[in-house]
Amino acid sequence: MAEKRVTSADVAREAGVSRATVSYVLNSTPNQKIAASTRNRILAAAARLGYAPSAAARALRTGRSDVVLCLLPDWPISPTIARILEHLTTHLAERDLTLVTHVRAPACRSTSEIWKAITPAAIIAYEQLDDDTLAAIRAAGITATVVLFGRSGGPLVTAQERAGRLQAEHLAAAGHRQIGYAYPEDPRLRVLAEPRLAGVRAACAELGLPQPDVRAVPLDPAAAADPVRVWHNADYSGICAFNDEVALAVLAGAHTSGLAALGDLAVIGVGDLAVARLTSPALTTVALDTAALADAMTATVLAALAGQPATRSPDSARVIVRASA
Amino acid sequence: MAEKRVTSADVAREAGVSRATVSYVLNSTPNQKIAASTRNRILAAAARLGYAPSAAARALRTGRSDVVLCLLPDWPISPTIARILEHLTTHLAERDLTLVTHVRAPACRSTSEIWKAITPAAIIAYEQLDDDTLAAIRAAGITATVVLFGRSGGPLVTAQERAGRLQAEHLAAAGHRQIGYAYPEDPRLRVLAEPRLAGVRAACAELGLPQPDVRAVPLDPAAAADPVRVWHNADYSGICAFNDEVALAVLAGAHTSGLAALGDLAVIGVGDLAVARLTSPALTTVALDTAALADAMTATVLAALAGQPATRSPDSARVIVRASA
DNA sequence: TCAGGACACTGACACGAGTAAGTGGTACGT
DNA sequence: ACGTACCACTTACTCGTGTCAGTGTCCTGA
Repeated sequence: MAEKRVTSADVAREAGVSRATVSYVLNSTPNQKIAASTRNRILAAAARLGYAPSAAARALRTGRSDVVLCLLPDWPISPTIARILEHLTTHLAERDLTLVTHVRAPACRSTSEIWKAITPAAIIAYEQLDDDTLAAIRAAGITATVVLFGRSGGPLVTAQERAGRLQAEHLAAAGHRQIGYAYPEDPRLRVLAEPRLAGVRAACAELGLPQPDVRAVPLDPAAAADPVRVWHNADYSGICAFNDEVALAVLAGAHTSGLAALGDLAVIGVGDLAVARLTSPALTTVALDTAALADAMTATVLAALAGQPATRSPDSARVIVRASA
Repeated sequence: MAEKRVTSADVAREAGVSRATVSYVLNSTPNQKIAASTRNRILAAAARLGYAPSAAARALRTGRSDVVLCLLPDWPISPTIARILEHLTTHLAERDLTLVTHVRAPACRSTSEIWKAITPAAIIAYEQLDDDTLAAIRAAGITATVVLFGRSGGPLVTAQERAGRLQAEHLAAAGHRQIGYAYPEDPRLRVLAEPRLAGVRAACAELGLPQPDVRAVPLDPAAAADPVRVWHNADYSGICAFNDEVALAVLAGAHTSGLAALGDLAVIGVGDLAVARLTSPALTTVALDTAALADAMTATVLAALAGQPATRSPDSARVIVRASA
């Protein structure tokens, strides 16, 4: 009653040829001459039967699957990252690669070695991997490993730096000379926060401004008031926030402290959440071009799969000016 | 130079037994008696060699992989959904199942039949599938298919209804008798919006209130002003919003219209975004217990894998009272 | 007329694991 | 002493695919 899966043998029987010929036609193997008539016969038979090759058998035979494994840390996943992953999935799907995202469980050994079971074509890791695991991965025959935020940079790092630069440049152009940096409290966001802060630092240095005053800002109106008061008392009038949420925390802290006047504090975020245009004051922010970033990641992964040179990341970020700065 | 993958044959050679014995031990096959000494010898050898079974070979042999395929629509993925997927991934990983999320490309036939290639153990679909594809899936031997928002309900539907009920009940308890519903503009969110609205409707009926006035509210301060004015003029004082973003749009529209006084309009959202406590006024909202929902989804998937009965969803939602309502 | 290719295709093996069926040895009951 | 039963394992086949090494046929050139 349960009909069996359609295999290439079924297609071969239907078309009256051998299984090998079917394989050659469907994979368009180079250096194999197949008559146009039989080719069409095979393609027609495959279509009629609704044949789809078994990923498992193919992976077993070739030793490499068409899966790209993306190892995510246990961050809170921002909408920006979610959208990047979405784009990445479709871009890779166009190349017949399927993206598998897997959040690293805190201390689970079995899932941390999931790549052993999947044998993916490539691995995308957010954070730097230990040298041991890197060696083990290479030994398993997986040549393509892309680290997004590693020691030697990565395809997303320069975009983060660029975002930080744009924040500082925008505040400087508005006349602010003492700039504060609102750092996230969650320690897991460090890998993302550091390159953004580095961008702010670089811009300050180039513009002849003093280095930014860095303070952690909790996502709580009352607790956020403390760092805001310190900034206000020391005449820091422009605040670059790690992201839009932290930026809104700064505004909330200012509100709690009673310094609601806009002239008192200019705040600029990163990410352009849907919510950013809806708050009062509406949030000035730096929008990252998620499509372009996903493109860059796709290119890097494909490059890693083919040769070795990593294409450089696009500086695709722009300031969206609203009321808060 | 590239060391080969460690296979069960290597483990067998190392332990001085046959490959079958290794398989029996590592899978702890029932009705197979293996001496404790050889069992330990095999386990030790496997650990020493760092053996991990090949998912591809296992999938090929058993005809079913340990992958659970989650077909997402091309929605904007909310943080709530992202967190649910995160939990789901770890929960399934504890059962040695790996979750693969795949966003459905708009009109790409090849990726829409991705399940043919993956041969997953189970499929989680957000929206209802056509009968044809459902039949094809069943014919391919995939018995477990869970539809989250389908005709016959699903493990997440009652939680959405519950959220809507809580919204309406909270507003009613605060004395509002004419309730408006702020519907999302994005048509793709319908599947989510309908059950929430149904909950609001049910609560209104039970409380003896008139049915809610439903209006789409765009995520733009200026455009959102129109529906808000209509509500205000018709004495609708309490607004249930589809989610926190729409709720903030309502507040922004009110702000644009000049009716900023809190007594004029009570708004309650769904989702408890991190941002909800940071806005002014802080947003009253219904928080969904993502962990419990993920638990319910896991239970449903495991039930579908084993027998057929679907466990009912927990009504895990609660109102978080802040300033906006 | 026949060697020698090019052409178009086929046969057979391997990938790594699960598992039904079989095998040799020991213990036990009568 | 012999059949039976059980234990602890092994042998051998299978899943569906890619691909190397052939194999038969027709065409061409000398």
